[in-house]
Amino acid sequence: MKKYQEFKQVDYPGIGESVLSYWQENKIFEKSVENREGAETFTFFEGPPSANGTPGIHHVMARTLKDIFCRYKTLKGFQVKRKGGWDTHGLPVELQVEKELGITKEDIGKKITVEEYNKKCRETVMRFKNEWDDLTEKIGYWVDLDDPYITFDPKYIESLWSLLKRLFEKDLLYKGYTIQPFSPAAGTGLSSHELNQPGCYRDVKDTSITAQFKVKGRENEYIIAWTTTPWTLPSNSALAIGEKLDYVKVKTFNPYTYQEQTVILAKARMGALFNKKAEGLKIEDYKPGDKLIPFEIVEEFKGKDMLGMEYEPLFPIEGIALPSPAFTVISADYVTTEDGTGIVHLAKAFGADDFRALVQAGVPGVFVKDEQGNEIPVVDKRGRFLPVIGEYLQAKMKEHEITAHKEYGVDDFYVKNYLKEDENAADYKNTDVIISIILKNENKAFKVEKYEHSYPHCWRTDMPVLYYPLESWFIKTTACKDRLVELNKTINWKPEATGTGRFGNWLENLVDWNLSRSRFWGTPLPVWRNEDATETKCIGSIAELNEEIGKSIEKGFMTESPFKGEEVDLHRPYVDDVILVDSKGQKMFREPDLIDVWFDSGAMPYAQWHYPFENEEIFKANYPADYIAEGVDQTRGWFFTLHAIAVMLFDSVAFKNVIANGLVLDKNGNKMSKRLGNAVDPFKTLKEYGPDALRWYMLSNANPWDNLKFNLEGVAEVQRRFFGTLQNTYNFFALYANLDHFTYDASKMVSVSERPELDRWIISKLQSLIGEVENSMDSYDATRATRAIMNFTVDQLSNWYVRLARKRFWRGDMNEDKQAAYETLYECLTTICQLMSSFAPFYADWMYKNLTDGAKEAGQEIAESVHLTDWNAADETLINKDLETSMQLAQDISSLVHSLRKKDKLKVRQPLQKILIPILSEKTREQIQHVEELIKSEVNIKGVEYIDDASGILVKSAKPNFPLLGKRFGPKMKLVAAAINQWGQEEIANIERNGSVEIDLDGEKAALSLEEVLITSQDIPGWSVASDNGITVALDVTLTNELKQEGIARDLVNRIQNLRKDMGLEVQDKITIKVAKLNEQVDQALVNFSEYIQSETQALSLSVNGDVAEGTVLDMDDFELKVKVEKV
RNA sequence: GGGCCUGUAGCUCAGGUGGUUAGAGCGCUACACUGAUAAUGUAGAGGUCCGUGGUUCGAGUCCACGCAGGCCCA
Repeated sequence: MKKYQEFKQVDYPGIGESVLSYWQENKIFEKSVENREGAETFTFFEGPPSANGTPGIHHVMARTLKDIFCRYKTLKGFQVKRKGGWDTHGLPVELQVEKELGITKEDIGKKITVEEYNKKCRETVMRFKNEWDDLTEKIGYWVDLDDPYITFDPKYIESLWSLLKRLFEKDLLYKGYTIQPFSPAAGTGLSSHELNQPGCYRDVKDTSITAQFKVKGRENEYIIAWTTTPWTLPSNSALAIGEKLDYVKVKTFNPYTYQEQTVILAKARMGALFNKKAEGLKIEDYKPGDKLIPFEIVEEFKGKDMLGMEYEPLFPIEGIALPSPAFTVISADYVTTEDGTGIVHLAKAFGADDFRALVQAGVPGVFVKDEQGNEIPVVDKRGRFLPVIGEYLQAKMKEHEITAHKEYGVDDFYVKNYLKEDENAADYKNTDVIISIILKNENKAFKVEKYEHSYPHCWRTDMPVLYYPLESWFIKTTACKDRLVELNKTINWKPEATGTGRFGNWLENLVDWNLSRSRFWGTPLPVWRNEDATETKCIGSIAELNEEIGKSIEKGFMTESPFKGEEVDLHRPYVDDVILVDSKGQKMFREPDLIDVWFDSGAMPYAQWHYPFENEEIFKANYPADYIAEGVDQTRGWFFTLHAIAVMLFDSVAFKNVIANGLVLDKNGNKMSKRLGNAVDPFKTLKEYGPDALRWYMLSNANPWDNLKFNLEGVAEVQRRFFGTLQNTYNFFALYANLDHFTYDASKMVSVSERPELDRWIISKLQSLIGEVENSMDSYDATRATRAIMNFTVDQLSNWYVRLARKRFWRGDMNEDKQAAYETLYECLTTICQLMSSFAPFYADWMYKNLTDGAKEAGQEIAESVHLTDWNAADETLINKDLETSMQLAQDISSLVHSLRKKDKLKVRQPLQKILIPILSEKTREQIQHVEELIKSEVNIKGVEYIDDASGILVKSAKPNFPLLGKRFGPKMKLVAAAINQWGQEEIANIERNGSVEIDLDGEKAALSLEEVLITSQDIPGWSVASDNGITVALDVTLTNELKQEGIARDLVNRIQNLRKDMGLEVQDKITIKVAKLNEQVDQALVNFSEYIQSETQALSLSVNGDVAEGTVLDMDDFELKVKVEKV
């Protein structure tokens, strides 16, 4: 029986399948974890995917990336537990359910109960779990699928509640408001998802105003600011400028009142706000009513000079007067000079940017107090001004004698046309128009015009959306900002820029985490409040909830707890039915919000173990994570929520190393989408190429954090080039190892120091490779690791070692040299198996088994799988850099000789006398001499001659060593370079002899040392040379008769080998050769090299004057030869 | 609109701290090898380093402003 299986063709997908079932049958994954019991842990956190859609090719990328470091660390001796997980809550699930049921959110509670709805969500969310599990297994992602954490699990939710309670107790959970899209017509907030529906943004024509804000304490001086929502002007409480922008003060006239005035605006906006034709007109010449209004810059300054400037409100309304620092100029980074005036009007209640800028500047917004004393905006939820504004507008209409299509009452000032009035009606005037007229009359408007812009609309009502303050529960992340930033700096981000840039900037500009979601399927906020909101309870466990319910039952608010027994469901609607009791015996109701699903996943380090209720030991041993990986789109998602919860509650990072991987695009760089049909089906790809080439391609083609342009041809190339070459190398080994009955036995091997140079070289390279893979993987750089393995396998092992060592495998019987060759190749192959096992787990294990089965049968102890082995660290003592350099020289020199041969059309089969190599140092000579034999046989030459100074024919040239000299001479570098370039042989000899030389730089003397110039050999007079990498080679192309004859002999051998092959002879079959006489040179060649020809072709005899009737005519390029070959 | 990433040969990608002939693989062309053979090797052609300015003796590399593509957030 053969010890090493030989393969004609390799079925890569088949390897994937058979190895997978081997792993399953023998529980290899489980063993790889159990084996390391008691060892140091390496902790990995799984970012939970959602199983409500089928997995795509990008999931192969993400999951491979997660897998490889866990496998690597396992080999290195760590115990790596990997708990799988599922993300189950959230809007996409709800939308899918609604789509399938043909309902909308409004139907929930009407056509369908919340109970039924959530039941449907629960069913839907795990719909594709089987596909996911299938893919996970097929790509070899080792993760515990049998006991995953699931975010809808009551235990999971209970952990979340306990975390929320801890936040609450630290006073980090509060109710506030945030500016969100809101549809007054539908009476509901809109998610960004809803706002991104096609058709939501529509071009509409609105009245826009450039308003004039009078500068306090100055006569006729105004700051002007533009808005497309005039109805927000009564809520103005500050103006924003860009600190670095240029502003001007311009003397001009108001176009509506003709008053002389100065206005302040960004210099860059002058062209848009003043008529060019008025340029040069004199202020004095202006007469009221003139179409062209003169203007004149009277002052220029930077935005930051305006900071703190105060102005008078446009709408001096009692009851909304504000304390300072309202009505001042502040700065905001988003101010530009692309439109408007370069000065932005801010209304805290109606713009998210406005809100943020004002909060940062500590400026209050315009609000009024309701009956409870709460601050409310001046526009109500139906989209109309409160009476306090209505009265003012009504009075102003009377004052300015403004008529409209109807009589306006104090409650009639809707900010948009929510009453669906006919806008074409006679004298139709909406609130914006009325405001414009008032401002025009009061010298508060610089420009009023219709402006067409894109504005969001509610997808249900088709009416315009308002940005409006809505109540929400927040986590006060801003309170911990400094610590969040500080601890982030300890995290190793791949790529670094995502940590410092994208994530770091995000932390720097942190706002409080809005936790609320007004939805149905998700983790309920465990907060109960009494009706006047004077008492708040945050529940931290089921037990606590039951205890509180007990009090409620006592009080008679409830009859029994819905959370008894085994089957507990903490979702809506059950929690909504819970009424608790406050300290005064009043009812408390749950705040109806659900929490952000990102809190679900960010809490997984704790909730996956049901901490703090269970598993404290496991939790502590596995926290924080050593490594996590997800897409870069998770930066503000999972990466943030993990970090935030960890820092705020545990004063720790949640993860130490993180890879944020990029997107998988199609081969043209477009986003993949099922709709466009350019999405790649992972299952189909696996079936065609198998998992290993797919994984390898994804890792080696580009850094994972760059986007990957996924191209199946690339997978095929990896398969052909890397796996194919490796497989060929294995096949070569197996073929001869079987013939020679070779079995690797560590106890009986030839020690490395006894092995030939070539073996010691590849072993040195192998050790270097191990070190490189180790370094790369320790710094989470898989691309570098895979490329290093590929380079070694293809370029070093296959294309150099095997090619040069080939003869050792087929010559003669087993001897020490042969054994060394087998052992060396075997060691290389098994080591590659281990090195590649993290990336190509199936193939590596398959080949490992093919290689080791023989030894196992022979009774040696061999691991069941390469994944259960211990890492073979690099043996530094086997690394011989000198030897590696020597071999590099051999490769370079051979390449140069090939190049020369080609130039002179001399095929390699034609032996040549010698090459000449100029030698600049003894060291180089020694290094080349080491590999001289190898070069000679590789390029078929008889000898190598070295030319040194003594030869007298070596021509050298000198070049400046720029990095060294540049630092020293700087601007004079050009002179120095010119001086050195002029040097002849004498100067070079001079500096070589003395170690330094003095040069003249425009009269200044300067001494150059030897290492500051680079000396190379230029050429050899009269010879055809080639050079590269500082090595020059000359080839002696003289063909002596002797060489010609040998060439003929070699040609004949070649032709006879072909004949043998055509005749179907086996390697060991013997033949006789008869050749017809041709001419003296050829005949002589055959006679002289008869022995050589016979031994090469396994011929028992060679007669030059034989009977060649029925012989074959051989084409010998330059002549023809008739021969007859017969099997003995 | 803001933050971040990417842009180098037909394609996919390398090119520490700036240093003078910008590299590799694939593809292409030619040749060689024929005892790894449905393999393999060698050589050759192929470049506006996205653009424009700047810093510097010297820029693919540093700076500024753009352009194109992408991600996230508004």
